[in-house]
Amino acid sequence: MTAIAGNANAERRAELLATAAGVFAALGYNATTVRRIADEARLLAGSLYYHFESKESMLAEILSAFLDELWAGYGGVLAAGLGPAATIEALVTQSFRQIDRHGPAVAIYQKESGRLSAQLRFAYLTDSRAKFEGAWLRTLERGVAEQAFRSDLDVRLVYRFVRDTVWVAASWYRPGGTHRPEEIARQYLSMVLEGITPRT
Amino acid sequence: MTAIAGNANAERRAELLATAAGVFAALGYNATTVRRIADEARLLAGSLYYHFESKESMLAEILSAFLDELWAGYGGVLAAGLGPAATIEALVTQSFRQIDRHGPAVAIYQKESGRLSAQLRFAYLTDSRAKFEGAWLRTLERGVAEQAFRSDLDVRLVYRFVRDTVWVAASWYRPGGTHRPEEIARQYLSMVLEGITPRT
Amino acid sequence: MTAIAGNANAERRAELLATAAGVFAALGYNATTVRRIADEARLLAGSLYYHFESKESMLAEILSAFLDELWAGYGGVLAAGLGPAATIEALVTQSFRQIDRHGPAVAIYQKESGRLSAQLRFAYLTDSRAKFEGAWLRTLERGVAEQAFRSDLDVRLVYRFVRDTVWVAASWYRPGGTHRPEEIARQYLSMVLEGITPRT
Amino acid sequence: MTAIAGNANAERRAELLATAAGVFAALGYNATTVRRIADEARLLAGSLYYHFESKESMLAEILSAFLDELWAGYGGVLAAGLGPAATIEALVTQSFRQIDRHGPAVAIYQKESGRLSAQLRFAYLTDSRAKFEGAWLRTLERGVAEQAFRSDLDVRLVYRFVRDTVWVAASWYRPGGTHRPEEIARQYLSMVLEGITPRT
DNA sequence: GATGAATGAGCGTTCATTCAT
DNA sequence: AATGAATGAACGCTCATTCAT
Repeated sequence: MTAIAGNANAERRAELLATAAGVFAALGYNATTVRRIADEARLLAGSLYYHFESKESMLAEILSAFLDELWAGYGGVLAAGLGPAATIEALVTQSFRQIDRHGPAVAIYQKESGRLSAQLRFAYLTDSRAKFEGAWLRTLERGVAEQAFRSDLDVRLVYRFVRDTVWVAASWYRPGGTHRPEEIARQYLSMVLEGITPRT
Repeated sequence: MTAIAGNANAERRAELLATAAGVFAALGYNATTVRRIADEARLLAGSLYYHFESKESMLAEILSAFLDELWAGYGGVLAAGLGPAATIEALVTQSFRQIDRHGPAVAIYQKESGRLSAQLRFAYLTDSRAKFEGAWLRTLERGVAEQAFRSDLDVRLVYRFVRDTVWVAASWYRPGGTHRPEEIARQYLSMVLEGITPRT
Repeated sequence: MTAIAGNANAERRAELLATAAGVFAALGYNATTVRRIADEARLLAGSLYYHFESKESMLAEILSAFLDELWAGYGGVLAAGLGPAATIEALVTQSFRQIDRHGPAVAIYQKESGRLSAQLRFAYLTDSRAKFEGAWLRTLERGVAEQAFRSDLDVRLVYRFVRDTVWVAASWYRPGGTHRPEEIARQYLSMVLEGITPRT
Repeated sequence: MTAIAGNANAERRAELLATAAGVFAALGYNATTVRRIADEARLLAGSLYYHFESKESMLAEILSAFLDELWAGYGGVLAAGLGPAATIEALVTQSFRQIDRHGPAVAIYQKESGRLSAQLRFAYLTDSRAKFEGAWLRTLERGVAEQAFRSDLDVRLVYRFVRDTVWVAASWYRPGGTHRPEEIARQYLSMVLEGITPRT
């Protein structure tokens, strides 16, 4: 197989995965039939199995591709040695960029990861979640220690609050809308950091 | 059928609906089989159809019962004529109480309402959402006008932010845990109103 | 569930298994569709799954029921302490009785056991084969030692020869034909023991 | 296409058929996928259709090639004008030679011919069987008339007995094992003709 | 001669639902 | 009120086959 053929192959897979991701996000994984994905991609259901092993393996590939990119971004942020507030700003901004680029994958992750992470094949979801939680909690705790953040709040509660607040945005965010992801990130951060009542 | 029999009937329905809600919340509506609900309720799948018309009608009843209670609470708050900040505090506290009492229903609502609201039979979900949005937006706008809230934030974004933040808590909240719903509401409100960086 | 209901259940299973065995024997396991079995049994394909876990579990049940009965018969023979020739006569007669009573199961066993015995779930096929081989070889060897059988023949070859000769009869034997199983056994035994050329 | 190309073509076909026969024999015709044959032959499934019309036509070609060779051998024996016992010895020896040379084809024939012979395209299987049965029955009857064989046995039963005994050996015979086909034939014949009990 | 991508029919199986008892 | 057996539609998937390249 030549490099060009290899690319053609990879491109077709990517195309089909994008279609599948869209349908999974819109209808939910379980409610999505393989025929529906095929309809959307303009081929027959059986033909998908030339490219993928199973419906589940499409899901797995969508989620792991998303998480790989996500962690590539997070890795850079965490390695940069920023202060707690700047780290959180950067992580949130990264997250909104991912929502912008991988909207369907994020939505799928939100809806399905709870159920999936019990399965061995999706163990990386649990790993990722743990890594994510660790990074956030360490950053928040450091921020409390350095008095960048309030000490009267339950850190785990803050973590959940910010985490959910960010990711759930995937359920309404549409790329190409009024706000660019960076602007949304800025407003979210402003709310989280400053609150919605004016500082006198 | 006598009133007493009617009550017994109503109680049995409620019991079965509670069971169903638990399973729907845990597994997702689509991934839940009617047989699984029946197993959990210790009867056979076919027997559920003596009590309910269909699987979907169980879902509908669970969601509308939840929304009825929710609006009973919200109605009192909105009719009380409180100021913007107090209104928001009361609404959020109400919401956490609903999560505490109707956890499964809230979780189902979160996961499924997006898909369901397209169906005629679930039109009340869309209505409720619109009413909810209206109440919040009016309150926030009044707050901005009265300078109780910052004017430099996009009000619709704030609305989504607070809405998501509250409801998504249903996905991790477990009744009987460390924090009572009122305490969680207090911390959430403190974050939303004051932010997580200290006010000097 | 009452004993009667239990029996009704067991009877229905047995009926359906008999139907399935007939189709498996006629078409081969792989070439048999579950719809074909259902047609023959006058119900819909899906309904079979109320009674059985899978197509394969029908096969497993057919084969193990057959082997259980077979070994019940063989057990009696081997425990009877007969001489080598009488033991072989009794085993062969038993085998033809099984062919008479469980014709389809025997035919299925012949055609499919080779492939199936590689699967863990069908390990009992291998066990049974080994037990069968052991019993035959011991009997033949004892016969040679006691000069009831010729010593110039390869015992393993004789074993295969007789084994195959008996079981393969399932492929043409039809219950209710001209010959009763005992008569066929008698003629087979006469050939194997005496040969087809006259003893002067 | 030149004669040389034609030969190359024929050789490739023969190669592919040998591969296919091996897989058919090992897994059964129905359980064999065209892709599995292609894997074994190191090309892609679709490419087989350059050489053959269909999976079934491969099977047909394997079986008819086998039967052609078989009858070439049998024809010589039957035309030689031997006595009944010598004829049977020669036929059995021929059969074991075929098993040695065309093991997979014989095994396929054993397992599949019953089902196939109902199809028009495989009518030659029925013809061959009839021819085979005729030759054997005539030989046996002549033998009984000439007192070379016992007259107290059912001739059709003897026919089935010897036929099955011989062909079923294909299911365990492996070329290159301890016994050469002629030695196996000798022992088989000795059993069939003389029996396994010693002649005093 | 062979590949890669697709087709389309059919398979084993699941599951919401029905209904006589 | 509940059971047990069945229905029928749909699902994920397999596979022989086709065909442009």
